[in-house]
Amino acid sequence: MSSGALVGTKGVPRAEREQQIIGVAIDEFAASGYAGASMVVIARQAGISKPLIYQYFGSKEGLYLTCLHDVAGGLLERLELARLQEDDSVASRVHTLRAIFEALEPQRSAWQLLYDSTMPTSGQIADAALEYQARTAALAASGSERFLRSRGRGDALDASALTAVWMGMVNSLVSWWLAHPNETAEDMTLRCYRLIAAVIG
Amino acid sequence: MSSGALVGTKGVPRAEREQQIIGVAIDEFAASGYAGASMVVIARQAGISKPLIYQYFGSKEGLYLTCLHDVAGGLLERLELARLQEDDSVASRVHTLRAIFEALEPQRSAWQLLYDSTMPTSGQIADAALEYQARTAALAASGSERFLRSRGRGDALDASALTAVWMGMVNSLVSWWLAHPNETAEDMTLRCYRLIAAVIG
DNA sequence: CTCCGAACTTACCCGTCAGTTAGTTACCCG
DNA sequence: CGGGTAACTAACTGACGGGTAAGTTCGGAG
Repeated sequence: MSSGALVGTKGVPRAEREQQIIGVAIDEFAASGYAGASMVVIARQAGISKPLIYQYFGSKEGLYLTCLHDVAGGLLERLELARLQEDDSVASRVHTLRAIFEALEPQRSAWQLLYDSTMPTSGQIADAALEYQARTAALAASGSERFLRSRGRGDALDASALTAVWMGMVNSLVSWWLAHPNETAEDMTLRCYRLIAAVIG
Repeated sequence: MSSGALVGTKGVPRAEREQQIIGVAIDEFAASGYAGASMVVIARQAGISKPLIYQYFGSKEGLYLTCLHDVAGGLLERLELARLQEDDSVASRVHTLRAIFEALEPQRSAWQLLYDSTMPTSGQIADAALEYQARTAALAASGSERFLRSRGRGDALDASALTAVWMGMVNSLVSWWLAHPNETAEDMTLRCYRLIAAVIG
């Protein structure tokens, strides 16, 4: 009783299919947030059916978690390397920005996963996200404190606020980049360099 | 057959009840976003039942729209006034920040409604939100262009990116303020003044 | 040729949430 | 006192989304 539509196997190996699903899911989670994303939409966009995702990733949470680690792992590695190039100057911040732009080049929307406000507030996702956020925040905070101390201003709340502002700026730059897909990572880095020069010059 | 619980009227006049619902709804929409907010939660938090909200505001969209106009009206008015105090300097940006902090003092969370990414992308809400966003973005953009021109840098994309960064910074500052409820609007204004001085000094 | 397991699907269950219906309670005006 | 009206609610409906059960197709091993 073979139906017209191709039903059953398409013969794609699991590892390959998983990577494909992850790619689609990152885009969808980035676009709609964890809560807003629909598993059947992800499945449709990957050209497969919903239960296959559940077979491979267990749950919506499991899929998101995989995407999150996929995204955050490489990014944090690069950020920690970039920190070594920074000094007390504002201009040296461009090293961190370059690291982010380069890490995000293959899939820019991935950035949104790290700061998705519709994530669950408890459970594995929250734990993982909080850890990644803590690590990035610690990097940013140490930079802010160093900067303010070198200017003779040591107020802790000021440093906290400056950290928040810096992270918000990075966020805006990535969002702007998403809206301007023709810009390369190098373009963005140079643009940031120019803008920093204009503001502090 | 009076049941134990008080059912039916509580005698609160409509106008007063509406204001109370709006206050609760702004907090809830700010905390969970348009899509994530639940009408029954809003009702429960206001101490009334869901159908009353529908009787007064028609729909979730209607309620959100009312909240949005409530929030954005006063804010934009102040922003347009604050612009008149600005000049080419970075430091003068603090006037805009002060205007925002003061406008938000009665209900800080209100800010989140303006940039809620879970809003519908079409219909009355989208129209209204896009108009408010366009007006604020236009204010920010004119400031960025003026600033860059005064520094002899006229690139349009640079100005667009700087506008995005500025709006992201404002966003971060308000978010940081939300997380630090003991700070007054005046505290925040002074803090911003110090930070600007540290960065450009 | 037969059987097993990996890849994949259709059709369903169940909870949640926006929105509705059909009222009940209490005040006010005659 | 009687009836109209404003304030308010319990209980329902329909749609949608996460998650599952049960079954189909196909390549390859014995």
